[in-house]
Amino acid sequence: MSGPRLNPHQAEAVNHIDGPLLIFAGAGSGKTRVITHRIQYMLSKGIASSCIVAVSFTNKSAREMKHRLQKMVGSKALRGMVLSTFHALGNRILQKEIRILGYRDPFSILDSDDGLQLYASIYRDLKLDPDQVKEDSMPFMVSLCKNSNMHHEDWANSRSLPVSANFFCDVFERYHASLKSLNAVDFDDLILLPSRIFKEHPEVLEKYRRRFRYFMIDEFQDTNPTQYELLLSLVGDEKNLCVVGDDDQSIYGWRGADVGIIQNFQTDFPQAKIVRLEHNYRSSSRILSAANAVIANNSKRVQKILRATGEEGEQLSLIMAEDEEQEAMVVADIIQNRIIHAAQNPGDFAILYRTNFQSRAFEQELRKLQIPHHVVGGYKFFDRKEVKDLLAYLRVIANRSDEISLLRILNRPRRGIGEGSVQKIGAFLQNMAEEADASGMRRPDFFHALERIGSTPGLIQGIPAKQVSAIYEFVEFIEKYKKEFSRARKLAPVLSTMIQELNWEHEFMREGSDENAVRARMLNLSELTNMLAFFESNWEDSTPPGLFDFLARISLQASDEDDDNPRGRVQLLTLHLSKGLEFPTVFLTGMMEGIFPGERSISESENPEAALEEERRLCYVGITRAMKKLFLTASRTRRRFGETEEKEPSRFLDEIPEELLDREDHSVSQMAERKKDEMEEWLTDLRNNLKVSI
DNA sequence: TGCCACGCTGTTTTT
DNA sequence: CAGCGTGGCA
Ligand SMILES: Nc1ncnc2c1ncn2[C@@H]1O[C@H](COP(=O)(O)OP(=O)(O)OP(=O)(O)O)[C@@H](O)[C@H]1O
Repeated sequence: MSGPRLNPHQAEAVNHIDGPLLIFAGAGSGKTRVITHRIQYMLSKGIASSCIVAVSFTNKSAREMKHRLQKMVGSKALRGMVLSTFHALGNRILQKEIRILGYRDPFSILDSDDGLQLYASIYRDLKLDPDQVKEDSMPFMVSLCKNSNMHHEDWANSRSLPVSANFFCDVFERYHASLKSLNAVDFDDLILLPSRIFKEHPEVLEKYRRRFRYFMIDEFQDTNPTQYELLLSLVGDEKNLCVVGDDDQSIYGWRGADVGIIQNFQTDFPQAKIVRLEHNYRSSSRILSAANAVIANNSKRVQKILRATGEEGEQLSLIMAEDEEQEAMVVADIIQNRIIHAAQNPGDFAILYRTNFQSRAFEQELRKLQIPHHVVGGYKFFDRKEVKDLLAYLRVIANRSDEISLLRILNRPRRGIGEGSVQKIGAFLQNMAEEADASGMRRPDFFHALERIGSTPGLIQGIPAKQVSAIYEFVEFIEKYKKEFSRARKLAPVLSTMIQELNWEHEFMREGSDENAVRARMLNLSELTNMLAFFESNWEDSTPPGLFDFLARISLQASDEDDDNPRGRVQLLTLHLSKGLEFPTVFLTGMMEGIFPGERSISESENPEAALEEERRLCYVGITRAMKKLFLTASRTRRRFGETEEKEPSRFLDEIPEELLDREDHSVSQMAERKKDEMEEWLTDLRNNLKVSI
């Protein structure tokens, strides 16, 4: 077979397609290459693409895998293959099968913000302060629980929680009842519910087992027990399961990933073939030595060999700056220099950091020097209010039981249905619900109440005729666009008309934004329309996409238009998102205690030792992204909430052997030091001279 | 209903 | 510090 080489161990793994297979190896040893070649090999053996499932953990790495494969076999050969994240796979199954659990068809996927709202309303029902939700870290715990594949009562009783086990279970149950009544699921349900369906309805599972025959999981060290359960049920007795991973790169323990799953794979599958890859093909030997030295400080590791194959390469550079702004300036300068003088492309650089907000300074400086760049993930487009509002419209149109979205848009743009009216409608709904319960009918939801009130003027006193007609018009509006969207051949033009009809522009002006802001916000709305158009034109399925498909795509954060030309831009991303990727030149930034390792990840962990080791693995991941050149940068101070804080250099820097490092200090205090040194030198010279002359 | 001013809050990491 | 939301006032 043509294409790039494989070493004998890789080839062995590629050719082993039946039965369980574990590829256990360090960073940059060609694990992902095995997966892509294995798929290529399977296709060449006549295995249908629709039988193959290749799963990864982040959208970025799933996309990367897809790109590599497209280059090898072309897009056409990949048709029907599942090449996605676990969550996207779960969503795909749920989309077809969720009815069996008593949900209605287009369900909503709640994002974490909506989830918070839901908890808040539960707390209000319990006569508790809704602000307490976050303090109790309820969403986080519930998620952790759902990722553990344990019954929630057992889970709650098996650990110490910030709240009592009873209270946790109460909220847990109410939360899920609410979700169900909204006809909505949360992220974890995308994994959990398919698993439940398979357990309760073997005939459905059978269908999927016949369809999916070969499984490959990249970054398997980050699997959580619930995902593993889903995987095990799908894999069935054929056990054509290939998992690939590296315990040293397990960085999602905090959200329930269990590295024990990969460590015990051999126990679960005694007949598994094990392949170890011991050559690193990615990084220069200096970079690899640094990585190995850092990770050697961890205690809980599985023995593993990783030898360099590349050149010794440049020294690593350690750069100290005064503050984050200067840190960013130095980085941007270096990039500019290397683009101009070393003929490197912007896309050859990655700037990695621990937390999203750190991207800000770098964005600013790169913009100043007009260096094309792209921030991966982070808070952005979909968090904007106007975008959320518009999406809420689409959600209600797709799933009118989505009360959270409904309440969001009921009075946006303003139609005179304020808080007071909502209360009254709520009370009315309560009555309707009791009647329905008494007569054994389906429980009405908020939208039903609106329909009733809107079509029967005078039904409730206290809601004046003007508001009744506003409610009527709102209901009509939703129904009209529901029809339009389901009838239209293309969705994007409908959305465009809808935006116009809602007259957002007027609303934005009323909200007091100046002309530029209004234009920017309108632009965001049309950007969403563009995304929808793009989404439609890239749709590969035979049945055309519906609103639901678009919404699901957005919820999964998997929109793929943001990587339109990643090659031409400097990539800014968190260390977590960098896993599985590689770049010729990498900047590991913010290397200060408190930032990295992150203060809270350790202080808020129930096992600080383990948390620190996870941070260190994150550092190992960061270092091993670099192929040719690694810069480590830090600053002496950092502004936080307007205050300047002093920061110590990260302990991870001390773990890198000194002889691999070139140090460069740009900080003011260092400059001052140097000046002082020079002054003293000058003084002693002067004294000596004086002595001589005397 | 509309405008401004004050004051509060925010920084893990992802799907 | 900055961005947002609330609330007071006209
Ligand atoms: N046999 C080989 N010969 C030469 N280069 C190889 C070989 N196998 C892989 N590579 C190259 O090495 C680099 C790392 O490979 P790959 O991304 O598959 O590693 P990985 O083990 O998945 O890394 P990570 O654990 O960091 O995700 C890639 O640039 C790949 O093209």
